[in-house]
Amino acid sequence: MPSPSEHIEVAVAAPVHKTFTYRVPDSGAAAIAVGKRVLAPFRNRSLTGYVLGPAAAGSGEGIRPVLEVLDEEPLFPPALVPFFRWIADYYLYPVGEVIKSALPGGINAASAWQATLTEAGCRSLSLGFLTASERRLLTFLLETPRNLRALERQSAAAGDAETLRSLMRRGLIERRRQLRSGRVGPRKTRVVTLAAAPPSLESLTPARRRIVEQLQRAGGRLTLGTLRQAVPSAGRLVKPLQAAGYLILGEQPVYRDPLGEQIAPDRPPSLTAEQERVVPPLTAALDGGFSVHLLQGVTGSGKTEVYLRVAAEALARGRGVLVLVPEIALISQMERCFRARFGQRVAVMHSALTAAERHDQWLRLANGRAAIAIGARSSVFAPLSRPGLIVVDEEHDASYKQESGLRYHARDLAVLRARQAECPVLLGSATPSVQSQFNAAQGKYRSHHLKHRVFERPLPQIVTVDLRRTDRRTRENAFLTPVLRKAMAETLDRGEQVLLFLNRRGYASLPLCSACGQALRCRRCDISLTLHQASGIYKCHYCGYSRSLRSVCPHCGGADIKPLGMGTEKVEGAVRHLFPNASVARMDHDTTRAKGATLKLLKGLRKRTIDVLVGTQIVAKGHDFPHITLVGVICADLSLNFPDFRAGERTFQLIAQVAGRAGRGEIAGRVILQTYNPDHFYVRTACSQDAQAFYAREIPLRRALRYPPLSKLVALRLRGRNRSRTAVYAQRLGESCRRLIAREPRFADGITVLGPTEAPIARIAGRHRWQMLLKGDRMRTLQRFLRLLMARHPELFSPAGVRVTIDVDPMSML
DNA sequence: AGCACGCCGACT
DNA sequence: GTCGGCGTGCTC
Repeated sequence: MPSPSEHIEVAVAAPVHKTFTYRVPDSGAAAIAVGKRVLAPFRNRSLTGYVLGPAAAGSGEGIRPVLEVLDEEPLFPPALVPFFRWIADYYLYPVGEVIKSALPGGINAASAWQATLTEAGCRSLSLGFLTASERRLLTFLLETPRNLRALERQSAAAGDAETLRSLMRRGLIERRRQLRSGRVGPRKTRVVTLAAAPPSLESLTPARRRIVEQLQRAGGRLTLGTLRQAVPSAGRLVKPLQAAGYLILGEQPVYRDPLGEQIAPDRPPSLTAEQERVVPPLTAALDGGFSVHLLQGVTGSGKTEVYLRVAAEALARGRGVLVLVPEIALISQMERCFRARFGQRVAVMHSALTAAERHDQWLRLANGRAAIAIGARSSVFAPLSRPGLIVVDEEHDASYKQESGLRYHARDLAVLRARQAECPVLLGSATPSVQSQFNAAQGKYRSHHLKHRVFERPLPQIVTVDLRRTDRRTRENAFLTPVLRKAMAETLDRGEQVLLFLNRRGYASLPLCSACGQALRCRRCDISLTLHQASGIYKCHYCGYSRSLRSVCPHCGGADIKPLGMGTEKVEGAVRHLFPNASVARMDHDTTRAKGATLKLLKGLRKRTIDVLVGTQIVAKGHDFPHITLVGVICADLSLNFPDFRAGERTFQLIAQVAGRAGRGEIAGRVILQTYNPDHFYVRTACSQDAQAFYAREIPLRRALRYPPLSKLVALRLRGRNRSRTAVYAQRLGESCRRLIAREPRFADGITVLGPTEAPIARIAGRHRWQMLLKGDRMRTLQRFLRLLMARHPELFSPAGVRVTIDVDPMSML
């Protein structure tokens, strides 16, 4: 590390595509280290900066010292610095912002302007000559300084921004920098340590003597809390004991355990023949540096046990393990497996933890108290210093793509991280992404297969119901066809569970006025509202706008609004109506939003207090529901017609996954698949869970249209309040791209510009949306081009009133 | 980002 | 005349 007053390279948490050199003040030299945050003076502000390392020699003039070192322990190991730099480079995102997105939320310090009353301001309050609004404002500030931003907003809203401005001009109010520290620090507990050579015990009172004895017995060090359990009066007595030289009081961070629950340790089960074949080469790979392994195992084939076996070997080699799982509910399932096997060495990270808990889990990994990190996509940044294995479960899952801010793909970053850490990465799925299958076909990834379910359980038998030919005479609840109803009745009679899948929530997705035929639309988005009967509102699924169930048609005033289109709520209602004795539950975004709701539903399934579960894609994801023997897919076609080249891939994955929820226990399962496209190959291959057959049909289509994985894409998106302005800037951006390509021959045949066009959903939350695509054979070329464009025309990326974002490897075209 | 500087059009 | 909106450049 840098010696006193040496220079360090710092990435500041601001959208600046550069790092900066700072001087280490003599006072902080000992404390500075890579991975710690510093408070860095930046123009006239102070920003959080992240120490990346010693600065390159000869870095210019005007170097200022950092003001403060903000952490006692580094937040990330030095090994992550190249990882962050690569990400910044690849996603064209400032390094400081990359690190900020990577760290658990709420720990960044920044400074803000405060409005404070000056001396003159105080005097004028008593002397007079003020208007009423001036007096009101000054009195408000007399209590305490206020955040200037908030104050400006308030006065602007009240229509007198002028008062504030005039008071500042006259020097009655002044703005000052106020350091606003991050919200979360590690919780500290008081620790009592026995002094090196305590005076003799003879003269002590019994209580004091017991304290010293307790400490001696504990090896000289206890938290005050523990000590209090043995000696209740310890709280009062430690101070005088410290004064007398017996002990030393200190502080130490404590780690909160987010899991109350005890999990019984398990013993590794014996492996199936297939697992026996798969595990050894993976274990061998642990000693062979970087490699990527695609574990393709049908649903229920025991991929998790493979992860556990290989993870155990990685741990035995003294390395850490990183496990990525698509979402919270699955994290707890994975976590249970890992905790049962590895106990306390597991750290979990996901959004349901409080900021403080997340921070603690982070630090447990950073300082090596935990060696296994399990979490959702952001855990790819977990501060393990030497991962020996990275697992990405359900690697095809769309939720690995972050769709705001730093738009990274956690699976791709996992592969990169493994490359840098020189360890294997294991991608598991029953329905691998086209991208990963392509890489396997190219020989970049090694393939491993699990074609059979554990305990020789058969794959579910699938019956397709052609919705084009269903009997329309039973119009009511027609989406539950007679075949499905019969199967449900049989299943429920046997006391088994049913899962119904429909990829749309709410009651009716198309509320239509029976008088004028217009749909109820959102005021702020170009989308129709969805009726949510349970909550008694029409709701917009994009911006949250809602209106009352009693609304009349805004076009003609008609009061009769027909609830056309279906959703999980409608299905739930129909099931309750048709099977009044069954206990029905619904699992979708609406019912799982509350903290702990998902776990409660899963518990209900496990304990069999739920007979029928109706749900959206959330139920399709990797859950292990042992008592479900019938899966009904209400309409397999909903995701098929999205304006997105991956619509088919998504449909295949959804259907194959949800079908895989059936028959995971001892009784064989079956699936009733209702569809308007029974012959479509996405539907057919999903039925047989045949990822290879799907891939063989899909890849020529991608090749013909030159879509990924046979090309690379970068999306440029624009959002703005003003419709025409957004359109104009989009056009301008498009023209500049084409002009620069024409002018620079090296880009001429490497890049195709598609668009700009208005986005399929042209307006969300009052923002008009445009997008364009850059397509090329090599991502490097696209990135080089964009960097040049940003350098030459920075104004294109920060036009007034319009937000431009760059999405490298976009996953959604909406 | 956030701030200063400089450039225009439109108001007291 | 100057106020405010917008483009431009810079931050160790």
